[in-house]
Amino acid sequence: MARKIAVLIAGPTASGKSALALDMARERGGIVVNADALQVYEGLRLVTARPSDADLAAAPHRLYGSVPAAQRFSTGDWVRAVAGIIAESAGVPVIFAGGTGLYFEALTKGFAEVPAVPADAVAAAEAEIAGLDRGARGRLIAARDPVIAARLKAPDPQRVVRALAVLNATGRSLASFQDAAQTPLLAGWQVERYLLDPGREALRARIARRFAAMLEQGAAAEVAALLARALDPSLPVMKAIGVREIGAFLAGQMSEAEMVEAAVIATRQYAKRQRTWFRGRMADWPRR
RNA sequence: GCCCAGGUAGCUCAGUUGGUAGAGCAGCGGAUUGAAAAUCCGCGUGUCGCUGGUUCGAUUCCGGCCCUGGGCA
Repeated sequence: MARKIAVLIAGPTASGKSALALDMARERGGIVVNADALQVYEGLRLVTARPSDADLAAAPHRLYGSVPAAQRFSTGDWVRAVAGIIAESAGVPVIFAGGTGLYFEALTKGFAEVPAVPADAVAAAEAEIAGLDRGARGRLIAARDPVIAARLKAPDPQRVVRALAVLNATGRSLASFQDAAQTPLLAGWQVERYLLDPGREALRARIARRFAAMLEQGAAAEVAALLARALDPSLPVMKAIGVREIGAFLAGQMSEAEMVEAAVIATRQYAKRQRTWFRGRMADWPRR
């Protein structure tokens, strides 16, 4: 039986993951699988720093720009998609590249299997917490789902909605699903891990340089095209860093300099959150 | 040169009827199991422009000086 080999390349934004993944894929005849939440969507190739057409042609790539922008592609969707990909890729090295810590957690530790929650259950949960402040939200979730409430460090709206929605849809606590045994996606695979981290200062410079390059290549036009589609602003694509900033610039609410400043700051803050995850949850990954 | 308004945290500003000061943003740290590029939590000592004076005590009141806007010449 062929050996199943996976290479995981994680790192903060602008750390050079995609380039390394491509090199490895070419060297070893592997396929590259996206482990980045926003790069799965079609429509924002530049802003989202997706590989170029030339890169895509140089080695097989999966889950890059393959999901319509109008769709919500959850972590669970990604996990299922990856399960399908790796099931048919046992012959070649599968190289995962991305910056979404939660996805790597699913690969190496597993992810809870929770039944799909219908949209109306989510809407009902959102209605329940509408207008509630932090304290009231805390009391509500403590009353409805004490187990989850105890796990939440703070009753943040997104997690409270999720817990309530699962409760509404299944009649069970989200905790009961999370507590069930979870199988890592890569169970049984030989896994090589790489954590890229150029360091805070170097990252700072790379982020600024990369955003300038994005603009030169036409990021503003790309965002303009996305905005022209008048999609639901709550969609994940609309949350991509750069969309709000470039949108404000196009609308005349920000100068170009302000837009660049704001986008670079937002990217830096994102990189900081990623590094916090890696420090806390992937401390044993070899750095390079 | 004269007049007016300012000079307080990295930035934009608030405030102290005299007892050495606090917001937002930025920054730093943290959390993170179907929105994760999301969402959320925590962290505020800084010659209060400089220098004299009054005062037990001045960032606050008074004088002078410097700097930045604006106005008049």
